[in-house]
Amino acid sequence: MLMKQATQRYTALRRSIVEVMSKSSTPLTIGDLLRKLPKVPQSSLYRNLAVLEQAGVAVRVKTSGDTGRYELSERLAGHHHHLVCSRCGSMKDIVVPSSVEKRLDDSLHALAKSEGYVMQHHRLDVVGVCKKCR
Amino acid sequence: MLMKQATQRYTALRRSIVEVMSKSSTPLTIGDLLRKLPKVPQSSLYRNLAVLEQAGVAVRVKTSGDTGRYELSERLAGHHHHLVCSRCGSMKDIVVPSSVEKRLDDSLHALAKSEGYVMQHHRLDVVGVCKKCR
DNA sequence: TTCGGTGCAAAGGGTTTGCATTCAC
DNA sequence: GTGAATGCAAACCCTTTGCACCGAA
Repeated sequence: MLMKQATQRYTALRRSIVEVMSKSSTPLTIGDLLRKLPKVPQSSLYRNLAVLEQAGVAVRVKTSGDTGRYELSERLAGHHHHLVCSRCGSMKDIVVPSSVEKRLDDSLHALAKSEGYVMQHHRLDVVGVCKKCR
Repeated sequence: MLMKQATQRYTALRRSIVEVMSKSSTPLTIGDLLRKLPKVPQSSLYRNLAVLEQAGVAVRVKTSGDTGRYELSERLAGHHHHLVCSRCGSMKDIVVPSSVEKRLDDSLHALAKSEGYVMQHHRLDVVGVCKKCR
């Protein structure tokens, strides 16, 4: 599968990282991952996340300024976006109606082309205030 | 104006930071800013960017993992999004047709509400490959 | 005179790396 | 057996902070 073609090994640790991510409905911070994977040294976590990212298995989510967040790539988790609380920084996956997605995507493709870019994909974050923070 | 109501001074340095940002059609990295503002110590730049951000004048853009990027807030620069090159990381401002924006925004408002969030705004990045990187 | 702003240098904190050891193929 | 993976600790790098001095109201 994905790991094979990247000439990397799918070790027990990598397997467990993927498993933890697949059970979460939100991108996880390094802290979250360390908490859910006791006894894993930070360096191993970072290194393996980098490997998983290169292999196209995981993605680093850029929305939170402070610490890194990771989730499974869309190839594995499906296309989705994030709802982000501007107060506490918590995130939640959301799926936008495909009709809206399509129209947006068409529009963005054209825009990118007119600027001399070849579009690959889009990222969308919805920023708001969650229930707890109100 | 914005600085006044934040009980902060609109000093020469702050003025020049804002001026540099207003002349750019892309968010600027700390490095960019230091280059365009010679002799300004990093610490002063960082401190002033923080002040400008608090005052609602500038915004820290989250898309690049490595170093911070800043641009004028939408209140000053207008609503727009970013075209990002996945190879070199360069960014460019883009404006999406308002009809598409509206439909998207309506849809996102509803989605956020159904998840228990009060939506504030959305962020959208178009990721692709720029002319130079192809 | 007072309080914010500035500069320099040092401290912080998340992330990365060097190196010797262990493990998977 | 060989090259990748792992752990620990040290190094990195961007960013923040302490502190003394300067400047505007």
